[in-house]
Amino acid sequence: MRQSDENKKIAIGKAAIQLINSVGFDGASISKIAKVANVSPATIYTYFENKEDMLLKLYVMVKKELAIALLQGLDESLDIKKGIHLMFESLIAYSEKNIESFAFKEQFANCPLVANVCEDEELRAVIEPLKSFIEKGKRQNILKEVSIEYIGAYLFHPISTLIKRKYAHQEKLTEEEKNLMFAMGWDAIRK
Amino acid sequence: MRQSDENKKIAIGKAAIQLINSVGFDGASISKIAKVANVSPATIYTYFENKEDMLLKLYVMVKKELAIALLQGLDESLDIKKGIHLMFESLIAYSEKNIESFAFKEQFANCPLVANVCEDEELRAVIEPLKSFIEKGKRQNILKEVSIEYIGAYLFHPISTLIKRKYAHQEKLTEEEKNLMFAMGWDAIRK
Amino acid sequence: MRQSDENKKIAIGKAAIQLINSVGFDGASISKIAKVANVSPATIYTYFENKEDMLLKLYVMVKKELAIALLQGLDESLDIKKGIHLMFESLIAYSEKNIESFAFKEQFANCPLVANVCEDEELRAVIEPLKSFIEKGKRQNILKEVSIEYIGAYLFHPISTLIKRKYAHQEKLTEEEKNLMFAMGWDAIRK
Amino acid sequence: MRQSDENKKIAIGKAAIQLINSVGFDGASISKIAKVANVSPATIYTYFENKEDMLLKLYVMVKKELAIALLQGLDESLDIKKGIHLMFESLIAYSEKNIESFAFKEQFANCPLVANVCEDEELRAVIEPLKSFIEKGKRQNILKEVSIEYIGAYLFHPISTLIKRKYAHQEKLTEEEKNLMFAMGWDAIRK
DNA sequence: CATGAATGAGTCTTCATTCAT
DNA sequence: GATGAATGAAGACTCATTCAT
Repeated sequence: MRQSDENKKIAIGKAAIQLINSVGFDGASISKIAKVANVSPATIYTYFENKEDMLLKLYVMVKKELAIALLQGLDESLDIKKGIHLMFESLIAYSEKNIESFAFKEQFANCPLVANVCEDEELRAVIEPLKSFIEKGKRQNILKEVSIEYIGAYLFHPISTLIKRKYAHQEKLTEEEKNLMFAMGWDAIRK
Repeated sequence: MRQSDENKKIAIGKAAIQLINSVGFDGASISKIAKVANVSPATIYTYFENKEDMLLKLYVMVKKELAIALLQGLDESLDIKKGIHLMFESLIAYSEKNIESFAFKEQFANCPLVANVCEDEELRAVIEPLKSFIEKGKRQNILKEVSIEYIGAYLFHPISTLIKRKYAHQEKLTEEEKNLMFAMGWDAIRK
Repeated sequence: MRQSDENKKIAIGKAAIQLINSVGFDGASISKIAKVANVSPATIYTYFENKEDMLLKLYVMVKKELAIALLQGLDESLDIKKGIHLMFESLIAYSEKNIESFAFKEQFANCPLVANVCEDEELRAVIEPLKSFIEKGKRQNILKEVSIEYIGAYLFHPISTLIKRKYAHQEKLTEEEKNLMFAMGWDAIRK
Repeated sequence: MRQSDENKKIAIGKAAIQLINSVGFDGASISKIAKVANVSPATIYTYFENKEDMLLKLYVMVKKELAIALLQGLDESLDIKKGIHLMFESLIAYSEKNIESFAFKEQFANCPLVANVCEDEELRAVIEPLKSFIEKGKRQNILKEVSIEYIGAYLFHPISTLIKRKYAHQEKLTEEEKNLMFAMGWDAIRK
């Protein structure tokens, strides 16, 4: 029996992300993805149940990857502002190393299709340390009394949007922009 | 009696926005839109060059409408924080009165198709008062030295996202949420 | 506005029946039918909702046509055996003039897809005279006390099967075969 | 423990017949059959040359099985009418014990694909006793001078159709129906 | 012998758009 | 100006079959 080829699955995922970034989910047809991934359209269906399933699986994968990158080096003992800043920089670093994945994630962040993905068990577990770090900040009276969604909305979302916009013009963030955005985000969430 | 021309155009626009909100741009086919608007598919082409043109025109229209609503009552003589707060409340008020248009605008805010729409001449003009109000705030040393995009990113974007999410669950903003978000946004942009 | 073209619908129906006869329902793909009918595949969908709807509509049409042919000349005052023989001959005559339609009907006579077609209102009405003729035969103590389905099963079904088989070999019924089959059918149903 | 080869072939045949009965020949895809039979799609090709070959082999198999059942107990010395009746009852008995096989056979009785199967050598041999029994009936001047096909058409076909129809509604034949149909069939073929 | 992976060809259907009236 | 008919191209997906193990 022929062996399942993990490389093939990766190639398909990469092709899909690339195409979805450039022409959108509906524009990225199965046959186009197949062509880019250098497989037959039918082959895609041996790795994913259908197009929507593919999107979902890729989204969860990228989201998990990003979460892990974000939390790299985060330590309960870290000073709150320093920890927050670390994550802020990690986000930027990740986006620069994985710009395609990053753009892909951004595109679907607010898509109804993936709305309930957050309830993915594994993903929840990965995010746990972030949550407790924030909680600590609130207990120390350093951060405002807000749920984690708000942290995302003011700390991560604006910078993500900017990165995405720069990417569209094939530009990169300047040091100045990073500093400004961190300052604004920090002011928004700190007490 | 056959409806007059302008009514027909409005009916098409409304149908398109409704459908795009519920099934996405690609899901909202010309013939479906035509059916909802009670016209022939061919008729749509007497009002718009093609589907993409339709999206663009509707987007600009809504964006302008929103900009006008936002600036309603804004006066150069107004205290900076009060002016900012006024716009913040106007945004919410608009979204509650025009939830379909609002959701439509949000859906395409980050779509490459409409990326260059900001350069629409008329739109630029409408936004002018906002710009000069912000400039005043900076001159008065009340606001941070940031371009207008950042104001949007911290003051309008997070609340818009929340409204959209609430809308998806058919909920509404609470007074508490509004206050919190204004506080965070204001802290982000003020000096 | 372009006029609906009845010829086109007929061409599609004819092509469909022809193809279904020679390669079966599943073998007769929409695109093959379109090619034979000399229209675009999409055009078929302006005349029929979908493939199944097409089959059903064609089946009802043919069935009605056949029923009308069968009852041609049937008169309540006719002698029972003569009336039965008239229908028997009409069936053969119809099959010889409309062999494609006839074969098509036969193919689907027992197909679950069209099982409930008999309940088609119009069809029911068309068949009414046949029913009352049979009833008369039973009242006159000439025919066995059986429901109309049995009449079909012994009088019409065997001859239809034979016609179909002959058609497959491009042959025709002989006078002898006709006589024999009428005799057998008549003996089966008469008292 | 892996099932033995012959079991596997039987499992495939059973799965195929089942599926073909419920979704038709084209609806019963090789991979679906494989799933039901609990084998790999490729395995099916070690037992059958291709899908059509599978249908044919299964059809001949069932047909032979039925023929054997039909002739069980038939004896040259038997009274003609009794012998005919015996076969009639055997047909019913077989159909009730092997409803899936029976329905399968019926479905393809008139399919062009299997048209020439009757010329299968073995099958011919099995049917021989039936033929000579009929010949005897003709010689005794009890049966009409008709070929064996006509016996089938009037004696076996109508009852088969009724069984099939009942099966579709998950009903069974009543004693009354059996008697009536035998009477009609017998009247049709007897002199 | 048995298998799951792989695939090109094909399925039905819908699409944005144009044509003829 | 307005329309329904018409269409070639494309959509997601499944198929019978073969291949490599």
